[in-house]
Amino acid sequence: MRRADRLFQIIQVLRRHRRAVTAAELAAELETSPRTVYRDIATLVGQRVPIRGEAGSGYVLERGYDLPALMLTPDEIEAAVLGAQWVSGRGDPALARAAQDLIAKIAAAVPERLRPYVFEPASETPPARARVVTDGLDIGRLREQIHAGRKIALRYRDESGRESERVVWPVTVGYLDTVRILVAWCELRGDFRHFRADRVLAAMFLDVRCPQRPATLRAQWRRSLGLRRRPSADEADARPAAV
DNA sequence: GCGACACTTGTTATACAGAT
DNA sequence: ATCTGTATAACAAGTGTCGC
Repeated sequence: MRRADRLFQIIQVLRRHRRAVTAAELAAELETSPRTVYRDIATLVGQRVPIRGEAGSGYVLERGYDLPALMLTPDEIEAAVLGAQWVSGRGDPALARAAQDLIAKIAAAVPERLRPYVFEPASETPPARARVVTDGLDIGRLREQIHAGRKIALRYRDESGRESERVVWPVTVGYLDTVRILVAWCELRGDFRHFRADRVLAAMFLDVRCPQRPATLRAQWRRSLGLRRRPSADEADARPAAV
């Protein structure tokens, strides 16, 4: 991570927590050493960022260090927070953290009178009906692979216990209530297939480009479903995960 | 490509402050 | 008194940039 990115991240982490955050916690989250965090904090304070450090407790970002006011309606705020709540509870670790950062950013950016819509919204996502299952592959890395338009070699066990190995062209990741679905073009089947991430036994992220651009592949997948737009969660859920 | 230089980062050690 | 955590310094190593 570049130093400039880390300085920004420190502000984000302090903004996300409404309590004091220790240098060790910051270091763990930013994957650096506490010493580097001390230096970064000193740099930020030197740039007049109002960070208060207290021996024995940690660092706190003073209230009032806000981004410029964001022009959002109460409904827009609730919509964004509702979505971020869902992702925070069901997304992969990187997306979950990003969702928490997003809520913190919205809270910092909107005027004071609109903050209750962030911290005390009238709508909430229900807790997951069952424990979110563990994925068999790194979803963050998978999303990078999709953006890069590169292939993945999978070892997969289907619902009847049959194992197979195949190379796929990842299209998108579907986030259902407790599982995540990899949608991909399967070279073995010559068609689009849905793979439950928790049934992936092993995944190799290949440095081989897919013949189709990610956007083209996504459009073909939607056409294959008979959709001319992004499918709703219910529609995606109703599709068989047969492989 | 190579060396000099500046900058960044990590490690270690020590001092100090607040909480228990 | 002890523990936890911040503050600071010294040093070494890694990395990027620049001029030759």
